[in-house]
Amino acid sequence: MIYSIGELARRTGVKIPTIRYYEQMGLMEPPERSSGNQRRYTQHGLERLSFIRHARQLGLSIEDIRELVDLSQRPERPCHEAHQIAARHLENLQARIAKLKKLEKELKRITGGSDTGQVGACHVIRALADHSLCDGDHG
Amino acid sequence: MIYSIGELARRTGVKIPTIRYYEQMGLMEPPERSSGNQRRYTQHGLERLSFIRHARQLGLSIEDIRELVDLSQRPERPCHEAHQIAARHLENLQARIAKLKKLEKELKRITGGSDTGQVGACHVIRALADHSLCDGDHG
DNA sequence: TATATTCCCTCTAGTAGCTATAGGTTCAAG
DNA sequence: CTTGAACCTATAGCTACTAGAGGGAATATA
Repeated sequence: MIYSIGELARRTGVKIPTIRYYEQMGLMEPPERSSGNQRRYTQHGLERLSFIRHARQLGLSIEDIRELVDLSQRPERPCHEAHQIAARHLENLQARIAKLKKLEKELKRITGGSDTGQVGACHVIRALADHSLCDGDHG
Repeated sequence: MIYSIGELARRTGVKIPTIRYYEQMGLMEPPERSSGNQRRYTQHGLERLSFIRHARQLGLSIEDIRELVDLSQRPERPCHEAHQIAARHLENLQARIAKLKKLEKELKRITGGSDTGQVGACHVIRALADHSLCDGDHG
């Protein structure tokens, strides 16, 4: 099967300009072109794009994905590195979740006050103005 | 007290170019200048910057903060709007946390496999290539 | 074969929220 | 009065796209 860029977009849910962007960034390899210079992808291109999309959905950076793609093209290389990239990303993710949970806690506190009056005495605004009112260890 | 931009930066932990950026974005009001055109801030400027920093740490957008700043300058306005901004942000945050937790789960699964061999049979890479291997509802 | 519609091409610029650099001026201390 | 740190503006860069202009290519129908 041969796919146009639009077909690829439809099948993967990745938008057309994004596919071209991935090509520019070296994630997608430049495909063959039709006589009229339009991109023509094979099954291989479809699989590569699925890989990229999946990794992006998991929050991996373009740079990380480039590493993984390079690794996957050298099957003799040790798997260790791929594992490390994923593990490093998991750590980042867990740190981010922890931080967001702290923020959630403070926002809940801030929005929990009684705010029926005027801005002059607004709990939300006072809480933001005075960091000392909060638990203090975010950021 | 009068502060230079550097003093303000030191006291709030916000970098100098960032303070100027906030001025450009309309969050900080343009301060008085010295005879040699350098910014001179008052206590008011320091407080405003603390407010902004705190809100940014909570993940509020520049746009949201601009609204809050505008509100806080009109003490007769109802507090309701400020409350809504914070509440809306809390919802976003909770959605983000939920999503990241899903990703965490899948990344844990991916990195949990035995990956001592070569890339050719790497679990990490296979899992990324084949979305059908995962629980499927992320993204 | 003509035409209409849909698709595709490249290139440029815009988004958020900064950060970094270049090239020059001012302030404060000694 | 000189030195060195701090400051100024303006511009460009970062991530990961997205949108638009202005045009060519592919395809379906008449």
